[in-house]
Amino acid sequence: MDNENEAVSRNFIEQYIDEDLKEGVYSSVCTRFPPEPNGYLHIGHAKSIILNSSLAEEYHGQFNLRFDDTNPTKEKSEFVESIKKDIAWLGADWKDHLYFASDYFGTMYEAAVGLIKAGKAFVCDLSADEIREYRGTLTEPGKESPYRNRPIEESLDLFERMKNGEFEDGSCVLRAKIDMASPNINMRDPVIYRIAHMTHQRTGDAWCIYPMYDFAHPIEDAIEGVTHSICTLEFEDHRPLYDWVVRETSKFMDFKSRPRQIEFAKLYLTNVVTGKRYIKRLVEDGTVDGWDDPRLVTIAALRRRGYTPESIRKFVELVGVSKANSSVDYAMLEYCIRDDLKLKVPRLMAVLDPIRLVIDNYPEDSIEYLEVPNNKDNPELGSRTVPFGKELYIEREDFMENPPRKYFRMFPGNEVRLMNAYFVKCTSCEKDAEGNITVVHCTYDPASRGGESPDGRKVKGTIHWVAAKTAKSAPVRLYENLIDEAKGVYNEDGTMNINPDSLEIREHAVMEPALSDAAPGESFQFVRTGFFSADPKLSKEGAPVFGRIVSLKSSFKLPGKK
RNA sequence: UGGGCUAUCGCCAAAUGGUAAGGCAACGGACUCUGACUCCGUCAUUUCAAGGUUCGAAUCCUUGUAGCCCAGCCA
Repeated sequence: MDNENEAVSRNFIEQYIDEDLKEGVYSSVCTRFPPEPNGYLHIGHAKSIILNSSLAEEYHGQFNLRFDDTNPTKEKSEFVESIKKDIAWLGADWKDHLYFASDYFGTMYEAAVGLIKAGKAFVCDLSADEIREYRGTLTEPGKESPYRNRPIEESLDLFERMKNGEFEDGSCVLRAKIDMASPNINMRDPVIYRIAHMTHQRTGDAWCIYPMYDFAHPIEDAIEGVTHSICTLEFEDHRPLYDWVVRETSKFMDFKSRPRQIEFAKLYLTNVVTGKRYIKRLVEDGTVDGWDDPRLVTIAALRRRGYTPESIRKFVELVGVSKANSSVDYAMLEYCIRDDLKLKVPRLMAVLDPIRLVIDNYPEDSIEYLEVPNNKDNPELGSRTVPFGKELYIEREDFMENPPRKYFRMFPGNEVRLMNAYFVKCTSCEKDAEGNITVVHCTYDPASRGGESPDGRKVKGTIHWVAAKTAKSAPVRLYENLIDEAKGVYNEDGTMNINPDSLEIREHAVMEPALSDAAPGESFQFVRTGFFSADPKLSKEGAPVFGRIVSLKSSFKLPGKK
């Protein structure tokens, strides 16, 4: 059953876990994904979610979803729902292990008191500026706070009064007593509790002091019995502090586990804005329509655009896990969705940039119906009926009056196949005053119905088409990467370096009737133009609007086309 | 310039002292009722650099170089 996996090497995190299990450090595995509810999840989070949840699955362990809501000034409950939705959509199952850091405020307070009693923490009256000065610099050690050695009883009293709301924001903090001379700045008596008179979205006004990440996180993990706390590289320097908090508080607290932190490299995509901060800015300044603007790489955007959870899981799997900072080529993501959809969805005909094709020898007014397979590589998808007539639309780029070498679509004198229909021979074209092609003329071979000629003659090209009389018209949106990062995300004047072609709308696209009852979110392959899905947000009224998920690869580039 | 981390093909990424996997991209070719898909083939005598140890080094040692992270009462 696991034959396939036998050849696959284990990533470094799995190796750590294997060792821990072997050495009996832990008897089972528990991982967690701990988002702060301050925005939408993006593709980078997907890596962490899938990594954590699949590790739990692999080791028959537990996967927790925990909202790290320890800073009420930045968080909103509206993000909680979107985050849950996105994680569930990705297929990560937290079962009944949904937690909130804010539920542990009592325990954290207790742990803080314990630390003070143990002489490992103290209330500091220095201002934020003073604390910064006392902290020293990267190259110089810091100096100790004058409050560092105040009596334990005094700190205990002060801390309780902090909790009781007797002090204003910023007037004092609780600090861990570690080492002001440590070369690791995180160990220089870090602040572990601050005062914030602010209504918390879950605990209301019950608290006016809130724990800092470095103190809260290890305790949250320990309370839940997390064994492997997997986070990103920037927390590497925090690990000694994480370990310190676990060690010191475990002396008097009864935690489920002594968790360990393991760091891995974040996912970056080439030419794309990842990073909540940047995405947030694009949303807030109106550059995009919202968190789910399909040009973004938020989970919501990818879903709306038609990416499947399977494709994203596949992507994360292909990308791998390591500690090297890297930027994955966007082509890898595109490959994953193409690969996932190609056998899953019907292949239908739509013409994005139509011109008329008239079959001069085809009977006037007659419409015939052709039975065609939905996906010839996957018969399970069945077949459908497509109307055909004298007047059709074909893609503007499928006709050239003066074709370059190796062009084997339509040009005067050439015979091609109308997909699933007939062989047609191009005879002439009409142009308007400016010389633009308006109509292409051809004749058909009635014997080639269905797309094969009885005399066995071959054609080099097959083009897609839509019968004009029954054609449905629906706008089509072509999305591209939002940012051209060739010059960096920001220009010198601080504006975003947006790709001007990131959204192109083809208002006059026409398609076969089958597409008119596309359900929102339903995906299709449009022959030769790519994978599209009916945009759930724009399809509600009347005709659906299709957005391109990803284009197909094309090895013939028209000369002069960008 | 203090500390931490990283460096293997254009892009990800294996290899755990035994003679450089795999995927994406690219490029050939075959096939084709989508110039797609599929299939076949090509793509690192060399692992940031220079020395050293060893029968043998991407892996160990030395010295460099480059990149990322850290001086929030953010996470």
